[in-house]
Amino acid sequence: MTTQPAFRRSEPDARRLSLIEACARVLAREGIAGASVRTIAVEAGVSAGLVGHYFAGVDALIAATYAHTGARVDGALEAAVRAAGEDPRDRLEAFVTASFAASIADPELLATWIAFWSLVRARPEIAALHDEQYGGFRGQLEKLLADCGLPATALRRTAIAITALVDGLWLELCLSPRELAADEAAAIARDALAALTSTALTSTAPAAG
Amino acid sequence: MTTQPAFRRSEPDARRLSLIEACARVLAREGIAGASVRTIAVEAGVSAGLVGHYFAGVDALIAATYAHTGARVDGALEAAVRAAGEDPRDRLEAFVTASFAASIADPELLATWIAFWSLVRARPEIAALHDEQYGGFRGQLEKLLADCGLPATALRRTAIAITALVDGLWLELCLSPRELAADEAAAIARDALAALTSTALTSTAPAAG
DNA sequence: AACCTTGTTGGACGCTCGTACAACAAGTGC
DNA sequence: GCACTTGTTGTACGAGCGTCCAACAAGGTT
Repeated sequence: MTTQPAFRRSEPDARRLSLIEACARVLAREGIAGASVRTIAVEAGVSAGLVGHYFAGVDALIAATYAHTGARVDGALEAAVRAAGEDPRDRLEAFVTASFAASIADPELLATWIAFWSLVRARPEIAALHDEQYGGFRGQLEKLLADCGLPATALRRTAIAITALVDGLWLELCLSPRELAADEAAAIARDALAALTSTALTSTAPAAG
Repeated sequence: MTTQPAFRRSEPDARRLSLIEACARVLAREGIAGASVRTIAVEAGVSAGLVGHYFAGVDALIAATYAHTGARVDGALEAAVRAAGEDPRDRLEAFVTASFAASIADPELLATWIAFWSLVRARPEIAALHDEQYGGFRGQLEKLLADCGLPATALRRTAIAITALVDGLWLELCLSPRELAADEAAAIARDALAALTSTALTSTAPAAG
């Protein structure tokens, strides 16, 4: 009888990825409170010590998970815009609508997102990642809005409003999935996008005035 | 030499409140991760054991803090609406604008809010509080929108959109206070409110269609 | 002044946490 | 089939966690 191996070696990158994905699942299921080295290791089916072998600490693993999740969302949104064709209006709508596609508006993914948010204030390195992620999102949105012919003075505020709308819908989608479904959220976002872009958000004088 | 008292007794309600406020400060400063019985007790200037004397456990204290914070926000918004007078439009705008008054748009208060959000998925009792809080907010908003003459079919979606907008702006206000200031957020919310209520959010067929 | 109620303390309990590290073994090159 | 590299395990450690509870003392009552 051949004894079967006690464990299997993995390509470093593959193991890293499996740890990141396990971390995301734990964050989604139990929130920050449950995201301990041991819990994540069990979720990934490895020993606790291995986490320390791949990441400097729990914080580094969580940061890597944040970066990975952000990149995944970015990729999906970019692909949606690319697939939308040439019309600026279509591209903008595709960007916003794709935010509620099944792969992104998944409560599990959104739960990891909320977990990250809850870390921003306490962990400067997570805060830096957030600024980068949010800035990229808003930047892309501003570009799409500019292509639609919005005046430059309205770009920043409109982009902030739309981003806030998407974030808020994500939040509710994740916290009360029974009250709000992804397809309804997408419909709301589409209508609100139309309303927000038909009237430039500069009617009221800036705060400085 | 008279030895000064080792501690001072407090009215039960006052002590409860001081623990709740200490809990809110800790949540704001360190997030969920730092919200331990001992940390909160130190913040309140009492011994760790006293927390167990007033609350069944940490979860109960956090839930009480959530309820207290929510009531505080509700009270401020209601007062703002009352002070706005009779005109439905003014009342609606007051409701939304007050969400960004200094006492509410305080990053510390918003940080406790985010901490609560991060608990909703894992703790059913927090989830129940959230549903109650969010439902109340949206219900009040729907009433104000109805008074402004919005068609009944648009009430739900418009209220959801505005709530999402406010939540999203709160989020960004808290996570990146340097990028977005409270007064600019208020201006954005005011403009977006005008845009969202001038075009009824029913142009697109409901998701069911 | 003696007494009672109860808010409050401080320490003990068993547990889980993050981290470090020596020992082990899977896969590879020779 | 041997040696070597290194991914992986298991354990040990100190610190911090939530909870419990006997003892203490502050403040009001008699």
